[in-house]
Amino acid sequence: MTILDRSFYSRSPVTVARELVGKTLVRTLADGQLLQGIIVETEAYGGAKDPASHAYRGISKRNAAMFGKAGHAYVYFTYGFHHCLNFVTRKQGEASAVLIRAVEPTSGLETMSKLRNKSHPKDLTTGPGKLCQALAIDRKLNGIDITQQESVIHVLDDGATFDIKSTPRIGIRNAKDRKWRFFAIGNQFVSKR
DNA sequence: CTCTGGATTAGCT
DNA sequence: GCTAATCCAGAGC
Repeated sequence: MTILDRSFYSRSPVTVARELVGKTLVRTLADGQLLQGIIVETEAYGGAKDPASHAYRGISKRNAAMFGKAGHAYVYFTYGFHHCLNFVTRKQGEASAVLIRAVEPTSGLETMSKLRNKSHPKDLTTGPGKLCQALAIDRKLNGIDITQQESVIHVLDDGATFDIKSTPRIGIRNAKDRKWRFFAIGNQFVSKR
């Protein structure tokens, strides 16, 4: 069980997105409670050259975290309801990130159910907005370092491997030729479209 | 300053 | 399948 450090995140978002599938996401709440899940679906977003990326039009107040150091969180709010969790990749200023789209909950299910007001495990973390609600993630966590053991969000490698498939990203109109969505084949917690 | 639409979801038809 | 819910960054004036 090793924590993923800055060198892991300092590579291309496509590589990081593919390798994050199967890793364990750990969220530590204010009261010390641990919520955990296996990452089963991710998407890579580039910087200035990726028209689908928030960073495409340059830095702004909203996307500033993407331009920071690798291994930090980029959390944004969309559709007036939902938060999405991303991990910043590459070097500072290169603005790329990996969106966490779904996880398979493994620990703290009861608390997740309360946060989501849903009882079935498959209603908890099977989408980017749902996962943030289940793990109590909002913009207060934007920009935090995720490479430390004591970080309220961090990722562990427990050696598990999955068969992975790649497809175009969901909800994106342009750049459909880039198959930058990765997910664990056959996993029940991959978001379904 | 105002307007538009989105890296979504739930609930109803 | 369709659409309402509802915030805010970015674009255009």
